[in-house]
Amino acid sequence: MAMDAMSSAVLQGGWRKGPWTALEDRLLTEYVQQQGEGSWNSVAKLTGLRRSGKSCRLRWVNYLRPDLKRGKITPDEESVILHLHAMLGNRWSAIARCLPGRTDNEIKNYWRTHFKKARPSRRARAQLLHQYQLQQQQQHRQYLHALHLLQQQQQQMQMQMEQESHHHQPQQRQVTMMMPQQSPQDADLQAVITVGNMNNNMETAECYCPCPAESAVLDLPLPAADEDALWDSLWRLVDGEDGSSGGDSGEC
DNA sequence: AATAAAGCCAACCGCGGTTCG
DNA sequence: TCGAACCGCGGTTGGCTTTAT
Repeated sequence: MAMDAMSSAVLQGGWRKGPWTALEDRLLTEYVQQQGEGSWNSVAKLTGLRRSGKSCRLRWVNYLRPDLKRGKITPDEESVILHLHAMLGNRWSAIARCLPGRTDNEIKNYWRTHFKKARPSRRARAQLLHQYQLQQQQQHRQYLHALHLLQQQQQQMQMQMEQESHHHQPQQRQVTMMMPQQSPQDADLQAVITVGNMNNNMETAECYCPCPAESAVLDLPLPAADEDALWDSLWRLVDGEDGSSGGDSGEC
């Protein structure tokens, strides 16, 4: 901020408010170095800083923390944000935990300015939802296929055992089934986890990149007249499905 | 060059959950 | 068990900067 922070900060209820000064930053940093994070309400007592504990915590978490990553959000990080937001909704802290060095405030601001109102965000989100649904369907088909194979295998074994029983004494056999590892529900969960781990799997993320220059996938040849209606319906679908705050733990 | 609009980001606010005496 | 204090989260605001007209 170009404004003089000292003059713009105001006192309210004994607490200073408004932009932080370099001196205040230094005091808070020294406090955390000595006392560690937490006990924010004791910052004022121990340092003389006339800031509320809440304000101190916010300043530290969003600005002073040494592990913060400075600079613009990268395309990879953008993809992660899109994916996780599609799954978790506005759970910014959960999303931030998956992006080391980024704060919930930073991600929240980024999402709001880049995707909240712009059509590409809807497109990206609807695209993601569509992709996720396809993935679910595919995994369900795989599950059914595995089930079918299992039944065939059992039939073959039964026939084989019947044939052998005509020639040999019945033997103790260990039958190893090729049981599917996942139920459809487990597969769904795994899909979420897989997408949630996009930090290590960026090759699929670019499919959802909302940047027109980088994502030909998103430039679908839609009739202009129908596009609004299409996106409205997709958006209703998305909002209806997750209520914009769906998801479970939010942990990666 | 002037001005309006949009973009961007730091900071505040209110609420709910947790901890502690 | 209960209430106060503390903490963290998401939503919102205000103001500076950049871009478009």
